[in-house]
Amino acid sequence: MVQPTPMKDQILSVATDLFAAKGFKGTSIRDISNALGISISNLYHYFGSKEGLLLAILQRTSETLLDDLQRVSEMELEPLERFKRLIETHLRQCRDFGKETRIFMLDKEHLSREGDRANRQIQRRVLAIYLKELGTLANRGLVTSRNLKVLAFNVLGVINWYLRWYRPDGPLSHDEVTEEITAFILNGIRGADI
Amino acid sequence: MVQPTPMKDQILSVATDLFAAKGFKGTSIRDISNALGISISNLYHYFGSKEGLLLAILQRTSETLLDDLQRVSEMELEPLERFKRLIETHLRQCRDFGKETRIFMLDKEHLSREGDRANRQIQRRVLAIYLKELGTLANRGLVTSRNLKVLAFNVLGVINWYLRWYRPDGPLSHDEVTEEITAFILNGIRGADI
DNA sequence: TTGACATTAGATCGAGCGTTCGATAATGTC
DNA sequence: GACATTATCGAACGCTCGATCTAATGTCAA
Repeated sequence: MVQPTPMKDQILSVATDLFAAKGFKGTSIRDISNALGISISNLYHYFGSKEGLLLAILQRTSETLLDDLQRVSEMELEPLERFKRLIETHLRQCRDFGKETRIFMLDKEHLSREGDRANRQIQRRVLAIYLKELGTLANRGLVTSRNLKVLAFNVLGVINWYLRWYRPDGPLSHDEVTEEITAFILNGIRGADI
Repeated sequence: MVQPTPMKDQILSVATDLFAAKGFKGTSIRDISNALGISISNLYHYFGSKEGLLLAILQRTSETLLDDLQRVSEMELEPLERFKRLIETHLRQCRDFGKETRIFMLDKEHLSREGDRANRQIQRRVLAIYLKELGTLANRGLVTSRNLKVLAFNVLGVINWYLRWYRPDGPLSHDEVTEEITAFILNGIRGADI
């Protein structure tokens, strides 16, 4: 006997799809309710408002997304190897939660004060993780750049850009691309004698 | 005697600010007309519709933005030096036309068929310029990566991310950051023996 | 069967949206 | 000075938005 997916999860799933495809402002609550075949009031029953829906998506995603990165950053490994794993994990997250990440990369301006704070904190925590790793690498002389913050942003730029151009139905597999991107980043931070 | 700025340009300027700040859907034509102290009908007199306004912004920007990159790519220089100049030019464009680029990075889904085509073509032309340069570098053995397309996307990721995190009022100057980013990218593409 | 409660549907609201219209004011042309 | 052209305006249109209200339905213990 299969447990039917709870309505709340169904709503979150469909809303995520629509928000990712048409944007937050571009998606009406009628769009969502129609796609699900339920009434508008039902949406309001589960999530108090349209933005409540957005916040729920943010919350649901951010937990798993950040915890995964955090876990990797706490692994006892060679710093370079750990950094590599961090990138791989992050790229996998981008693949699995691409739609959610897209929403908050594109529509962050439509969040309330509360949502905006939550969103910013997530971004800050991700940056902090990378900064810590880069600091460790720098201490071992594996990074020559002076400004670790710029370096971290560059790394995040490459990773975040991935979910803007990569198409799963294209010629390249996720693993191939991961390898290429990882190599690019590792070369980039190594700051060799150019 | 100072020539007053033509109303058309004023509208374009204010609209660019608002679209960049609040998104296309998030900005009403009333917002724009209020910010300018003119009537809504006046907007429609100059640009036939809200999307006409967006298209005008796209057109005005894309010309100067792309032509600059094109010009650099046609310079007769050492390939590595030309690539470096390309990045510098691109970053300068991001600094000067950050708002415009933001609009079409965030709101491309709201363009009509015509606008979407124009926007895609711009992206494609930018990518083509980088692919050509990377190809030249690869021919001289300066790039070891197998997949130039992924490499080009990585480069664009770093550059485009710049206009998401860089704040002119922060501690870093544009030139400092440009130097850091250029070094990162050049190291990244060199694909050394890691 | 009844009553309490959760869940649903559908009508409805005021606000805001993009857009249109007809009229007025300013400017240029002969 | 008459006339065409351009620039500007206020008022309104039809529509969609997020949100709410009311009433009906389903569920299940007592």
